[in-house]
Amino acid sequence: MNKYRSHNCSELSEKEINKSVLLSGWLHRKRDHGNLLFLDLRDHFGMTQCVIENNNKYFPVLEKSKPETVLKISGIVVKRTSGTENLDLKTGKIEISIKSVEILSSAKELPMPVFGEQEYPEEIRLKYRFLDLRREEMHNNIILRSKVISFIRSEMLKLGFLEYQTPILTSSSPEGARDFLVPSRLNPGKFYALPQAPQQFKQLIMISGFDKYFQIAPCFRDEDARADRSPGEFYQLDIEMSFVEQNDIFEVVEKLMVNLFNTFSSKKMLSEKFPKIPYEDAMNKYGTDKPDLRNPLIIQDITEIFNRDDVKFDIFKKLVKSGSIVRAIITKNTKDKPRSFFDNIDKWAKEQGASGLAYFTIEKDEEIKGKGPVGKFFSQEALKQIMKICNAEVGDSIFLACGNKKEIEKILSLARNKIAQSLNLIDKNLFAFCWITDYPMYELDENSKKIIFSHNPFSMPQGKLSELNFQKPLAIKAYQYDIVCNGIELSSGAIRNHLPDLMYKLFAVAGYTKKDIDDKFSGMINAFNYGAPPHGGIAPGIDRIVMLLAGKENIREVTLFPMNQNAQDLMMQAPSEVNEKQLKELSIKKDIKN
RNA sequence: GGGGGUGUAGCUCAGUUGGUUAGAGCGCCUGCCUGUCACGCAGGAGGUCGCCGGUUCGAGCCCGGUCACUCCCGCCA
Repeated sequence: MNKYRSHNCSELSEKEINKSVLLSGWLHRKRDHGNLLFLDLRDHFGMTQCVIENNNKYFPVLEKSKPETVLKISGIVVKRTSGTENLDLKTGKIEISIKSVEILSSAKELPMPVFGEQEYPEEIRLKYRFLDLRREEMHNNIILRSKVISFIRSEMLKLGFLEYQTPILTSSSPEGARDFLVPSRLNPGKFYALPQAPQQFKQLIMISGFDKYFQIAPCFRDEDARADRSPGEFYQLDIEMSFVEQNDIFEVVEKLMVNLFNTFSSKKMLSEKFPKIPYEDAMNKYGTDKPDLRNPLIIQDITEIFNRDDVKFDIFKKLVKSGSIVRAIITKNTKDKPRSFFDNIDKWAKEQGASGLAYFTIEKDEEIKGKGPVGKFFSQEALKQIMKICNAEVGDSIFLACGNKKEIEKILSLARNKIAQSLNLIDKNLFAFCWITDYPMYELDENSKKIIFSHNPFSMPQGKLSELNFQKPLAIKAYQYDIVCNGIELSSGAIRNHLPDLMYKLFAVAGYTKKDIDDKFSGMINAFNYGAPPHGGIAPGIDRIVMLLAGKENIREVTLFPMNQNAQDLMMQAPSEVNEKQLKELSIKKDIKN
């Protein structure tokens, strides 16, 4: 017999009536009638109502106990009389008639109540995280996270993968995010870095002949936070496979995601076969490489219209002559929307830093014409051509943006979301996955005008290796891909480059010498010279998957002990000062500028 | 590094054009109450209006600065 309980707080029912039971839990809520007191006892599993009358010697003790006191209650299971049952509660047909009570741990007055669904400031929630986590919604989010992780583990094992741990203390890498550094006592002046991801290790695991790897891997990046991005640390489902092509990886991940999302959510999937969208198409049609496919709006290029003589929209025509392009978003059957709808979108676009969004509606009386501020600039023939390009009909409206490719992609991808939200076009009960494929190997850095890797420098370029044109690096595509769900990037991955000679050439384009690579990636590059299998992988973000499944917009809602935006743990008070002795041992001197 | 939002009781918030003693709900304390489940009723305590400075006869309110939290941009191969 357990010292604290015979049952948990959710399992008693009419079956146990008249039984003596022992329950332990938190005092969730008290209803004090003076001579009769009800209390809800709560634990991880649920809630049970207990009742005590003033003839019981423990009555005054309970009357004085504050919420969240931890109690051990012994009593008899009693059937509730009809009319006093609470069917919202699993144990609502019975209650415990209290015989005796022991206070296991008392609680002070709470900085934030556990009871109820009121919102509380982030600062208090983080400082008193243990209280926040007792609240039903947070508690359930964390349980969901745990179940998701075990489900993933068991599915991956079923798919023939094995889980391997990789080092947490490793070496700093020149590419990518800022590293978290850890000073080495035994090697004064030298530092370990926490892994931004186990990238090189998982490739080394393949080279070591293990074939299929996965890990629920902690990753550390010293970059600024966002709502969907923890500062410092996060978890990836890290995957790597040997002797595979891109599609083999897609198959595994699709199977896993479909299974996972169907198991943990009642929302439907737009398609269980995830569409594959080349990067270039995604940028053209959605203006972004993480499109929300629940949103039916598509961006169309209508630059050619502005070369017509019967189009009088001089501002745009002038810009087009000097190289700008014009792209449009069509909204179906919006001719009756009030003027304010259109103006709000235009105003919003200006707030986003764009020069605004021009718009008009296609109407027809005698002939087809454009209605709205810029509608008069288009002839009937021009409108017909627009309708043909955009697959638009009378009654539809058109939003236009003009500028260089990058500007337009940015504003129209935002506008696509904004307009869809305004028109309520996004089905919230849907998961829409897709693959974005064929990323360019390189891109031009805006500031330095240098060629840099656009994604992962260890990726395999596409095409016959003998025919790769290193003179035109921006045209080289890679076997690189992202998986996106509802506009959220879950992960990127790649087929890796396992050929050292090719790797030297690819890095040379981005300005790295052979020595740079030999120094910085010594472990991996050395291994490639002793027989490396073709391999590839991916690493979906666990936190974001759980966010999607829990329907939460903020990563802290699905993280047990998160840090705040300034990368501070308000509960543990990290980071903190350390004493001089520790610093001395590590050969470190502080030099703080302010 | 930059931009936006917020900051008034333990918590959620209201506070008019700058004008007497800054309010409400929840929580807390006291009393009453034997069928509640957001129990009810009566009473009470609780405030450096984030902080510093300025304008003014007078500042929660206006101005400048600063701090905290948050959202976004940059950043995150």
